[in-house]
Amino acid sequence: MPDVSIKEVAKLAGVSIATVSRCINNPEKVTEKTRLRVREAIVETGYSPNTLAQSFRRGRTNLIMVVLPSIGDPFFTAVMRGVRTAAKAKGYSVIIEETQHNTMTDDEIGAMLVSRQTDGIILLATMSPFGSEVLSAKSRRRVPVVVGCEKVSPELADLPSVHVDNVAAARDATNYLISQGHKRIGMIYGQESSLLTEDRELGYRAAMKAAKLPLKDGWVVPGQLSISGARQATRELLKQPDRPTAIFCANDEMAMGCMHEVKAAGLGVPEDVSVIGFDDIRYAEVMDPPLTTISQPTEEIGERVMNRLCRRIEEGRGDGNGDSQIVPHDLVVRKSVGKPSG
Amino acid sequence: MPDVSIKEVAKLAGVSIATVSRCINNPEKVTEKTRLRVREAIVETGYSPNTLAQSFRRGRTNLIMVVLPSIGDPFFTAVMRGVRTAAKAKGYSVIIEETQHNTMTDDEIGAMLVSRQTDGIILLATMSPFGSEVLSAKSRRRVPVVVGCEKVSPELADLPSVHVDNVAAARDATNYLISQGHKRIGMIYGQESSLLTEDRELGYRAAMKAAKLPLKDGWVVPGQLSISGARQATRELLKQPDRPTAIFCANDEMAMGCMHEVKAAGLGVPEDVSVIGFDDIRYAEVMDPPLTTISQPTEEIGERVMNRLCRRIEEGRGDGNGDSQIVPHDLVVRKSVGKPSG
DNA sequence: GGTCGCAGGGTAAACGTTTACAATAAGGCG
DNA sequence: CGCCTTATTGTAAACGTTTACCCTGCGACC
Repeated sequence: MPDVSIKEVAKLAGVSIATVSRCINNPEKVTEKTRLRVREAIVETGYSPNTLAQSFRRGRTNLIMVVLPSIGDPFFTAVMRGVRTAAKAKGYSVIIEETQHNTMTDDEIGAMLVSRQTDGIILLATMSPFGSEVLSAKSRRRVPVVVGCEKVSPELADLPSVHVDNVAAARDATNYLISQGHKRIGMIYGQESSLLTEDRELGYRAAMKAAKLPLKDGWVVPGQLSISGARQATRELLKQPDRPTAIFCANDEMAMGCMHEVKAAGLGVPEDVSVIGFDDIRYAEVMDPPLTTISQPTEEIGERVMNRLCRRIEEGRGDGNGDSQIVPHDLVVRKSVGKPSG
Repeated sequence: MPDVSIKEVAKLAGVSIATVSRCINNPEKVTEKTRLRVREAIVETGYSPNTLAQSFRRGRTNLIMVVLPSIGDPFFTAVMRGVRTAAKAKGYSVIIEETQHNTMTDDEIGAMLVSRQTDGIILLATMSPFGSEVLSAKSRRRVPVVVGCEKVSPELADLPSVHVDNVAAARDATNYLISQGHKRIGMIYGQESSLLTEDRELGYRAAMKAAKLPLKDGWVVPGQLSISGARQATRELLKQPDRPTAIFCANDEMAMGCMHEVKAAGLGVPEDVSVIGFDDIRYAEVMDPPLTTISQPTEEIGERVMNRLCRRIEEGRGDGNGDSQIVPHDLVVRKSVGKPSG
């Protein structure tokens, strides 16, 4: 039974192909009687519509693409769960592209966007070259884009977005450390080119400044958003003459590496060094000690971002006024933060 | 510039659309002179081929689908990295579907497969109802399928696959525990319906039997492949009158939950209870203590599985003799296993 | 110089749908 | 009983490519 098309069904049912098509897409426009006859023919032939032809004809693929920094990050996979849920509900499939290490060239991304392979795009990561150059160009007029999880580069500021208030959340985290009596507070942020954690650094700096605490250069170091990067960063931090009594990590993944390295140096968490993370990934509570962190409503972000995209697609508009929705964050206190020892 | 098609290019270049098409796909069949003229017209109009039309015409989407139990699992995301690498090299995009909690009905999967939305399928998870019913039916004749990471249900035994020897690996893990002097060894496996960890349980049982060690019912419990499931399972295990001095977890994710719960019970790892995992996810080495586990060549599995699929697609064959490739596993010894205390 | 071969390029069909429009049948009302 | 409306179905065009086939013209060989 190689490849039965609508024609076979029509022939078997004794109707025209138009009627078959209508039976599938607008059943109410067809008589009960013929509908049954067609249904029968469909099952008998084992017909199912050729999605390629449908996509072609309708001009849409029901495919959306989400761009994120790393598929490995449990935070993003949690967001993705929300995206998928919403996507499935609306009949979309999801393609994931990761920008990891800038592996995608602008050309690749551009090609992906311009050729109408996907109906829309969700940006959970906006590397600067990516954002500005390609997206702001012609592509955006064709494909609806919405942004999630983070602030966007200024060029994309008019895109709709859904995210927590990263500045405020980072301030909350830092203030919590301060409230516990810490004065020497270090931070491990992401990487130079990434916007992901920039706001978190801003919030940290703001809180430190507001509390009139010192901000030494050696106290804020990049951790590449990875475990190994964070381990390296932690070693740097501990090497400082006045080493911090507390470390704010821009995400939990790095906090895992950080805590490991603190303990490897023979220091106790939180007795000697307190650690606080960001994201509340599912491993946070089984760490030793359980990680104090900022939680984000991951699934909600995913769903909302997807729903906004859907609305965009239905409106058929590529760009527009980009109001951003702020979702609430939450400080979850566990055991990795204590009073400073000295 | 809404939607420039091949026609505009042809007109501008003063040639027929066939020539334009040839310039793109078979440049050698066209004169240098016209080729240049067409190239010029292409950039001038900003033309790029409509992928939908191409897919439709050529009958292929350059999309492959991979089915896995959970996108959240770092092990699978590591495999995915290999898959993507290979896929990108061959010009494919990847759609991920997760079977998590059996959310996909057979109908959904069947629909996905039958409608030729994808050129091929990689199964990293074969839920039993999924495998047998849908795949073995007509679908398999149309879409090439290859299996990765695990054994497959008997009905699918003729599909090609790439995986470690799970039985042998589990035997190695168990034997390592035995070699350290453990006699009461528990196991946390996956879930009833999943084949993923079945072989690992088999290997465990085989090793225990070979060493003539007792196998109590209460010593092998399901952990749902999740942290919370493993925590629950660990509590069960510790409740046993003769509680195990060592626990073999069918994956690292569960080992994390297990270790946490052991410590929460006031016991030491490995002093009181040794823990060994499976997969060697990237968190294994920063756990406290660092996790002894079995490592799999994740990227290699991903790449090989993708390459096999490509070969299948090129041959245009849906099924065939399914020889399985075994890739090597490795015991990586860290700190979570010690000698039994009492 | 004529015929043959061949390269370059044009014409048009085909892929499987959807859908605007036409046609036909049926039914209601004057 | 005939005409008009409406409900249902059929006809055919269209979507943007790719490609089999044909045509034209040019060069080469006899």
